[in-house]
Amino acid sequence: MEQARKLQKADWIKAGLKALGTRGSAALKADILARQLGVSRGSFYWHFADVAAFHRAVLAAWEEAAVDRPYASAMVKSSDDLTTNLRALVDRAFTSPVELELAVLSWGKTFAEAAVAAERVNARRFELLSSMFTRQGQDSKAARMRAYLLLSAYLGRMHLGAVHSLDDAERGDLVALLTNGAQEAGR
Amino acid sequence: MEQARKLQKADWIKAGLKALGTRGSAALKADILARQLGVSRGSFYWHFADVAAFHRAVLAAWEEAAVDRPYASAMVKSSDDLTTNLRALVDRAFTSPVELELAVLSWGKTFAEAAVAAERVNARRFELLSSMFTRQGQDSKAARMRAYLLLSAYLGRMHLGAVHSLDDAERGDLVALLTNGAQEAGR
DNA sequence: GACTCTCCATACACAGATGTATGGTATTGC
DNA sequence: GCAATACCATACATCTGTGTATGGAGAGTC
Repeated sequence: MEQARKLQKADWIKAGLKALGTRGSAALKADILARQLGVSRGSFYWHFADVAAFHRAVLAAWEEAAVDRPYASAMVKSSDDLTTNLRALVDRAFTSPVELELAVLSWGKTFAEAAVAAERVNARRFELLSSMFTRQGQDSKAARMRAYLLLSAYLGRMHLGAVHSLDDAERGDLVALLTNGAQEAGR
Repeated sequence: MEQARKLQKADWIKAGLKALGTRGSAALKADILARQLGVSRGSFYWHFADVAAFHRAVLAAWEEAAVDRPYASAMVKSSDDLTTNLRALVDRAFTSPVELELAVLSWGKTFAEAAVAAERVNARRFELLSSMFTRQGQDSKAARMRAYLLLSAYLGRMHLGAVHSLDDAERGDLVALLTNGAQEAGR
């Protein structure tokens, strides 16, 4: 009975995130999205004061989805071995979409709040990974270098996806490479 | 006597590359660049048939500067030790600007030729780094994983520059980490 | 010193996108 | 069953950017 349900704010944001991932921040226009959703811009300007407000809403939705959700689940099962936890985190990260990262990063060139949000997201990821490596036995300097490296490898997917992508065995080698030199006695 | 020299095609392309790096591909408009250069759009349309032609020219200039120049100089001095060569390449790469990478990659969302060029550039970099690691003694699989990792670390600068950047010591640790396990007997 | 070639300004028509004003329809609460 | 609320269409003014047409200034050539 609700086959042609009216749109809500969340529907516009969802469409915005989709457009952001596939066509970049230039696609976040009321005109384009309205046609895409099959409505007029009257709907857009009912839900949002202007495009800037819409942009802020889309950005906030991205930030929530980019960090809070996946990394919260990563913290839960910090059980026994940190290496296996890291391996699980890497497997999950390397098999999930990454297009939005690029769009938000480059969005920062024309929308300052996007640059701030992207930096905040990556800072949180960096601190989390650094602490994992220190708890694993690395000293602070080595842990930060490895966190940088692992996070870069994750983000590198959007640059190198078409050139080379790490398969399951390579991801295992990667984790082994990053966790060696600090737990010879622990194995 | 040539204080107010007239513009040439190369001047527009140079301004285009600068705008691309600082404000993204959205800044590559005849209107904006003309105001920025202190001339009218009449000049633009004398040098270029349309904006698409200008975009292609800017992209070609980027590709030439991104690969042909730095990597050609890297191949020249492939002298004795590959580890020291790699270290020199890493030092040079990690102390040169990287903003254009992001701009070109995200440009690919709205300009297909940019995506093709970016992939071609990264493919060439990847093959070059892979061959360096294989010549250093790594097997093919490990070499490709390390090439992916190193290239990602380079590209990661534009994402993580504000969060963390690798100093001289960390770059040394990075090269050591990537080249170990294959030359214990060689040292 | 006319001629050509290079570079640029101005003016126009047009397309795409924003924001506002106003009215309309459908649904929900009472 | 009616009024309020939520959602959307239409029309208008405005702004930004494109592309074209036309003419003009300046330097070099013969």
